[in-house]
Amino acid sequence: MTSTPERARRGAPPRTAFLLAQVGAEAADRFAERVAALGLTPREAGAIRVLGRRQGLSQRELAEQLGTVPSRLVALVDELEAKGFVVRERSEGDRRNNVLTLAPDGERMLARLREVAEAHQGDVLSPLDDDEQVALAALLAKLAAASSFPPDGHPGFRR
Amino acid sequence: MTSTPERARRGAPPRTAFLLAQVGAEAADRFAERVAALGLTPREAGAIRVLGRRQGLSQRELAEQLGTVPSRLVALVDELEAKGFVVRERSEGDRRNNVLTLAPDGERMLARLREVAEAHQGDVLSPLDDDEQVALAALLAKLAAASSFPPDGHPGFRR
DNA sequence: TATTGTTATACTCTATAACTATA
DNA sequence: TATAGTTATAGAGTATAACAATA
Repeated sequence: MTSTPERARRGAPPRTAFLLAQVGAEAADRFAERVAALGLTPREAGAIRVLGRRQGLSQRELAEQLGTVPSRLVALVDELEAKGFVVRERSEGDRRNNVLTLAPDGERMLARLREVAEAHQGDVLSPLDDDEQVALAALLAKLAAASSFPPDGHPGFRR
Repeated sequence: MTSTPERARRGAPPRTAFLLAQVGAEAADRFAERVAALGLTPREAGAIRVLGRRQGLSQRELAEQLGTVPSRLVALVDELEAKGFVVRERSEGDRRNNVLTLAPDGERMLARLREVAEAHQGDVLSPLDDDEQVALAALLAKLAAASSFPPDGHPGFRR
């Protein structure tokens, strides 16, 4: 009877889930560093990203997209407005709502964020050759599809 | 001249590094939930894990292993001692040092943590078949080898 | 009455640096 | 004087709930 090493023969080795969290956190940290060099917190970067894709969101809607609570958005939008990246206006239709849009400087910052994200990815994945990178992307996509999290929520945008 | 989609043909698709951080954070969150069900914070779980492997550490050494600062360990060890998982004694050789060891309950908790980690991994990797799990493990190991972080530091042990 | 944004409050974490006791 | 552990303090970040304006 083969008893002891039976389970070890199939599936991933023991610490794989741990490694996944560790490598993911490391990637998030390094992205945060790059973003900080642009004078942004990860959360601010996330807000700009979301607004770049869906202009005119209310604060409530943006909070939902970012996976945070509306009251936390006040200071965040204050900051982004002060830096000239975001415009906050009262909605004409429903004057309780704020309409959030990217200012021209915000559009420019979004473009730089895209460059930074690309450089960051090249850096993070550089230990892998092209085939391995494609394989990793496919595996992660499969895991992400099974898991349900907010589209632009968690990762490096938490701190 | 093929100009535009040239870069897209090799390497990972655009949001792979982002996905890595996202999936990794999700895994860490789910592990934290399981650990909380045992009445532990991720940090406490990390401390028990480290002490299980290297008994007799001083608080300074444990702090280094966990990637934190010594002053933060005081409350952590207080808590683990109160729960009966860790024993804190003055060192005979150098009476400035504390010698940290796992109490019997700590050993039992460590065994439960190992079970929880195994169940967690099975859960996290369940969307993948066995071959895919092995492939992912290899890719992550390659990334981890290239990156340098503390052995038991970061991942879910931050909060 | 319900909802949006805002503010206020209290609470948790954390870092930093004093402090003590040993060496 | 230097080091391990501890304690104190102050700061950042957060959640929660109260609040004002609008619907």
